[in-house]
Amino acid sequence: MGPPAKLRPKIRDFDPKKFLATIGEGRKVLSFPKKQTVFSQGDAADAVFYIQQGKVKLMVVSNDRKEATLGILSTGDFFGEGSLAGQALRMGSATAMTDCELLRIDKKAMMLALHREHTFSDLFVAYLRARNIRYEEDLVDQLFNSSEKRLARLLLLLAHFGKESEPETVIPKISQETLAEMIGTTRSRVSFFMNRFRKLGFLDYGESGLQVSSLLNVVLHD
Amino acid sequence: MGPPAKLRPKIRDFDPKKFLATIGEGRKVLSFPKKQTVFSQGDAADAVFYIQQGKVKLMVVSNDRKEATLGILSTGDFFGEGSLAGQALRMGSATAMTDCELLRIDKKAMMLALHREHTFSDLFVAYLRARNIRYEEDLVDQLFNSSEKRLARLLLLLAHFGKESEPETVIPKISQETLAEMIGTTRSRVSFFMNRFRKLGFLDYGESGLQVSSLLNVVLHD
DNA sequence: AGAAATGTGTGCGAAAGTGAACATATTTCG
DNA sequence: CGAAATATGTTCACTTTCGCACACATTTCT
Repeated sequence: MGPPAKLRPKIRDFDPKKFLATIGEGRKVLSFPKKQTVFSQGDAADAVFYIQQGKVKLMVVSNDRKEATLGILSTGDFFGEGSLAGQALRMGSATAMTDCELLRIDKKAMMLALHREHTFSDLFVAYLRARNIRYEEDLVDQLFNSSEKRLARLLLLLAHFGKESEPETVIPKISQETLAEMIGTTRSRVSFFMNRFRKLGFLDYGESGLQVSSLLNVVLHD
Repeated sequence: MGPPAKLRPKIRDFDPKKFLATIGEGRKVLSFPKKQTVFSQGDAADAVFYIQQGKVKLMVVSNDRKEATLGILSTGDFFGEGSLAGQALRMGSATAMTDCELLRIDKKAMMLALHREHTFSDLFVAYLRARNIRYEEDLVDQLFNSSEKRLARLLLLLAHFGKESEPETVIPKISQETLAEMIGTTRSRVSFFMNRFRKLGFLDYGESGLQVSSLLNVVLHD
């Protein structure tokens, strides 16, 4: 990538306790087993979710049945905020990728809390901005790069998922299908590039999952 | 498009007066002649801008010198909000497409106002959400659609630029080059599709600019 | 006006990406 | 354990898109 290419910012230092305190009623902790749907495209959008534990996949389906994955969110992320901006219906679906513990906040309660609590509002604004930046970068990525580079970038981002440290293990089990949906290409293409990366030593199909080498950056810079 | 395809939301009912009132110092009204740069990629990001009058184009340059246009904003829009989320440098550039009157707000003053004024904060959150939705849709569009469909969608969006009404005239003079940069393809491709649309009667190169027929929608729905 | 800079219409070979098919692996589960 | 369901590696004909080239039109400037 380049100037716009940065790791996706995240608001992980968001304090759930302070958060809980500001919301009086209208909140509820929910558990979702792996693979369960949190909400579906077309559902009424009357709540926001906050991930206390686990990973959630956001996706949309096109009219011709193709699927795209907009992102994989984890602990500390919000999703479903569309409801706050007047969206009456869900534009996409959300499913639990792992067992999850989610905080469900009614739209109304959320709006009230945002209006009432300065600190909370500040944090939420920061969160929205971070998401914005991420989308902006994803968009730039799509506009500029080939699918090979997009895959490389995605793998690098996933490798640093949550952590800031050295070459780390990618989330165990994200299917090539999902990867393909995230960068807008076909699975066969993903398979092809993954193997190329592996042959070049940028990737390692280890025991504990996929090891991403920071050498993969080479692919991005031509 | 489909479920995710909606017109880009906008916060036009945002009240500049209330806005001005909440920001004490740290704001300044600036005039920019057409084509002038407001800020460049790499500049220090220490302020947010609000468009009081005119149109502004946001763009980024890749390391291999290619350009992409992230959006065209107009009266009532904010830009440069990256500075609020800890971005020290501008990720892209902003240039005036028409003579503009912009309100420049220091990062610090903006943060204070957001923290202090509930109403302002609420409006800004709404604005950020709207932007988010737009980016999300653009991203979905890139992931799903061919360049022909992306062009059709863009033209339709531009046609409704600001208005909610009937088939309208597209902004006079947006070059094919810019259109190409917005949907991530080449100018020749844009030219090709534009003529195809025109032959099909979906487009009209009128006097006052480009007339977009709502018939263009059929291109989207296959 | 007339030169220079920009923008547009078109064609074409090369490159990238698609989509479907098929043969293995691997995982999930009764 | 094995059958069924999933996931992965690989091939290949077919499309789409890119990149570039060049002629012509329009706008901008001196």
